[in-house]
Amino acid sequence: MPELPEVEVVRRGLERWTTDRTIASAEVLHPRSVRRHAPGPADFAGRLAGRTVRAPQRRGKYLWLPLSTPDGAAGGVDGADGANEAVLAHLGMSGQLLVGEPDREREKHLRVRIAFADGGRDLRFVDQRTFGHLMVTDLVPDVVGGEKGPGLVPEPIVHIAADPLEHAFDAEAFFRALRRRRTGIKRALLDQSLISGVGNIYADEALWRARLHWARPTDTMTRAEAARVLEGAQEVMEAALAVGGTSFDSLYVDVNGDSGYFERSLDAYGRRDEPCRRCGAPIRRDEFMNRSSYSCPVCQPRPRRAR
DNA sequence: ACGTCGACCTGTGGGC
DNA sequence: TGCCCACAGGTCGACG
Repeated sequence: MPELPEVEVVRRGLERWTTDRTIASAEVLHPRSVRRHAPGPADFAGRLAGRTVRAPQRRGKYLWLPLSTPDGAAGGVDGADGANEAVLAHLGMSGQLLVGEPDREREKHLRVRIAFADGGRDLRFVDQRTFGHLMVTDLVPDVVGGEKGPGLVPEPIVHIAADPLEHAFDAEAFFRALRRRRTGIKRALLDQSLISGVGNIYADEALWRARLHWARPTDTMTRAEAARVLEGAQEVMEAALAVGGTSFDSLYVDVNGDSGYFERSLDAYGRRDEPCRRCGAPIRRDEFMNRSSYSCPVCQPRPRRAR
């Protein structure tokens, strides 16, 4: 499941169910799901066996499980238990990480299964469209978050910006980056190297809250406008998180397979022709970046100069 | 440094 | 019932 709140719901579930458990074996049922693990599926499975999973971390839409140092290996960069490798996961459009009794039926789109040495609940990566992926990768010092960041991040995501719910997020740096870009605000919000975790739903929701049109050029935005967008994003994602995220169908679920119910609280996304909750005007739908954008034609007037 | 487009996949729902 | 189309929460690389 896609955006930050849904991924954080999954992270919390993993924190409860897999932390400090030792992997017995991993089984890759579809090679495409580990396509970004360059050494291949056998190497992926081989690296997991015998490793202990530490507390899951997240940045934007990525989450990762740090791994204990393999038996017989030298300690990692931060000492005794290493944690210099991790399983990195991105759920893509339809990925799920599910925890449950090992003898339950296999899901139709089960791609990777991880069994634990204690014989308890297993961890399954289920992904209908296979846009998501898992890989084992090195952890490297975080250049984005600095002192306030998570310390170590998976190497493949060093280019991913901090997300607006982490302490390391620098609002002033975000504002300066916006002013340097010659693009529209929604494009900027969806650019994970500028701000991470925001996808199509929460971009529309943040802009509705900020009363800004998606094509508003960023190079003339004021500090106050940027702050409104940022606060909009933070507030809407916190609110979604509090009720388990947004799910339109059973594709977006937590590790136990339960859906969140933020859908009913959406103000813009998916509300074409329904009345704006602020002014009553019918919400419009535009095509933008080969996808849909929803906004209020009155509260969010199109700028004269649009991007 | 930008934007656009297609590719990567499977499934659902609507119109005919 | 089938068939075809539009659409779906994301990211990446090629090409201007």
